Parts: sequence; structure tokens; C-alpha cells
Amino acid sequence: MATYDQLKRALKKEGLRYTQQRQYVWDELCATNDHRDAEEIYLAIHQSGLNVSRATVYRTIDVLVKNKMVRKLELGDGRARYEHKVNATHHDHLICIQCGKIEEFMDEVIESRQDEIVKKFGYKLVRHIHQLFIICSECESP
Amino acid sequence: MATYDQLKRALKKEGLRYTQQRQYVWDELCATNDHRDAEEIYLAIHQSGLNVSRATVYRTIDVLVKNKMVRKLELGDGRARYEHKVNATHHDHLICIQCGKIEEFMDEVIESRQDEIVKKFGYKLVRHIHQLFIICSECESP
DNA sequence: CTGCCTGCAAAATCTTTGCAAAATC
DNA sequence: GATTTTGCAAAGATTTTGCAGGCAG
Repeated sequence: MATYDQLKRALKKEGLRYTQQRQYVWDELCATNDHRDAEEIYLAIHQSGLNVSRATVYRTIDVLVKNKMVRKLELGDGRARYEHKVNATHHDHLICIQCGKIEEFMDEVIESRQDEIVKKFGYKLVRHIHQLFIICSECESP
Repeated sequence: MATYDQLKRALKKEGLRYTQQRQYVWDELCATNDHRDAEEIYLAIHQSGLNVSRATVYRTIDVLVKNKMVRKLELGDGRARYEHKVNATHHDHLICIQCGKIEEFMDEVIESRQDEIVKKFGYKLVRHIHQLFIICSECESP
């Protein structure tokens, strides 16, 4: 469930006010563990009978991403997906190119290899994107 | 350098004609090993004194990507980058979030771990994106 | 009450598309 | 000579921004 304390702290830190609209966006993001785009979040809020403009959805998500409460996924199709990070551990994604389903994976070996590669270059790792585009079992043999 | 045989074969396979414009786009893509966006390709062609419209640049790149002559990179900033695949082996990318510089890496261990992960899920790996966003040494201590 | 926030619509950005003119086979 | 291609500009898609009125502190 949504933790308003975390939201309040983040907004305060950014010098922003605590508003109903911002809370609705956070509520909706926390309502599922899906990987949805901005339009889906926007529509879901409206289907709950609440009213928040697209602009506010985008603006609020930006704040949440900046404060690491929400993760932004760029799959290369021009639409960013978002997932809340409440009680979440680090993971990367498997994406079915047929049905769009997204699953999560995590591999310690890969994580440490990444660190070594970056170290060898003498660089500093900030973040990474690791996406495995697959055909899932249902799409392979329907 | 650009290999026109490969281009001719790809166009024939797609049922497309061999035109000057398509060759110019391929020439420009092969002219460097950079990771450039469509606009940069377009401008570079024009700076060579040749004339190819943006639409044709986009349309031609699509064909080249489809035929694995060019690789499309999505860095999550809304602008796709392209690199030709002449004499290229598989690699992934390190991207400096300060200066935008792109470098390449390849790690056998990571490659095989990926295969194992996908296998464990019972899926089929089609392609992957692995990008390490870093601060390069020049940007770290200028 | 003051000034930030919202909603709307317009702008911005990158890419795709429709159509008449031009080029290829 | 028929049919693809091209170039242009307009349309699309997603996201961002400017501004007048509304609401939090």
C-alpha cells in the first residue's frame, strides 16, 4: 500500500506542497505491481472517479522517480513504463516482444561483472539498464 | 567502407529499388563508427553537399536495421542512435550521462548468464539491451 | 493572503505518413 | 511507360510548458 510518510518527506525535500492530486498519483502507482505507462496511470485514476490532469500525472511521476520511489523503464518504444519501489529489491526485466508481458530477474554474477567492467574503464557506474527481450512460453506455443 | 553488394542484396530481398538516396544514407552510416541519431545522419549527408530528405533517412534506416546492417540504440532519451554493423562483433554500451560519450564492452560471462536466466524461465531470447550509464573519467575529474 | 499548484491547451520533440512530382527498372 | 521513391509538409505520439484561476499553508 502507499506510504504517505514517504511521499510527504519527498515533497518536503523538494520544497513542494502535499496535494490531493499528488497523493492520487502515488496511490495509483502503488495500487499494482504492474509496469504501466503514464496514460494507463492517468486513465486508472479517472476510472477511480478521481480527477488529475495528464500534466500533473507527468509532473508528479517525475518527482517520484527523482526520489527513487518509482522506477522508470524505457523499453525503446517511446512510452516509458513505471513501477513503484515500495518493498522492492533491485531487479532487471524480461520483456515478451509478442504480448508485452514484463517479468523480473536478478543475477549477482551479472551485477558484479558490471562493476568490474566499469572499474576497468576507470569510470563510475551510476545506473544500468538490462533488458532481455524474449518470446514467452505462452506466445511460443499458444 | 560501405559495401554496396550488401545494400543491394538487402534492398532486393525487401523488394525495394536501389536508389542514390538510399546509398547516401548507407554511405553516411558507414562513414564513422559513431553512435549518431537520425538528425545527425541527415545533417552529415547535407554537409557532404548531397540532398536526402529526413523522411528518406528514416525510411532507409528502418530497412537497414531490419536487415541487421545497422543497429538501433535506444538510450531512453527519445532519440534513437544508430551504428553500422560492418565488421562489427557483438557488444553492449557504456554511456556517460554527462558528456554523452558512448563506449563499447563485451563480457562472455554476462552473455552466458543471460542465456541461462532465459532458459530457466523457459523462454526464448530474441535480443537484449545492456547499457551501463556512467560518469567517465574526463567528466569525473575535468 | 501569498504564492505554489492545477488544468487546459499549445508547444516541443522525434518519427511516420499522404500525396504529387520525379526517378528507377 | 508503369510503378516505386522521394520530398515536403502535415499528422502522430508522447511528453513538456505557459498561463490564468484555484487551493495549500
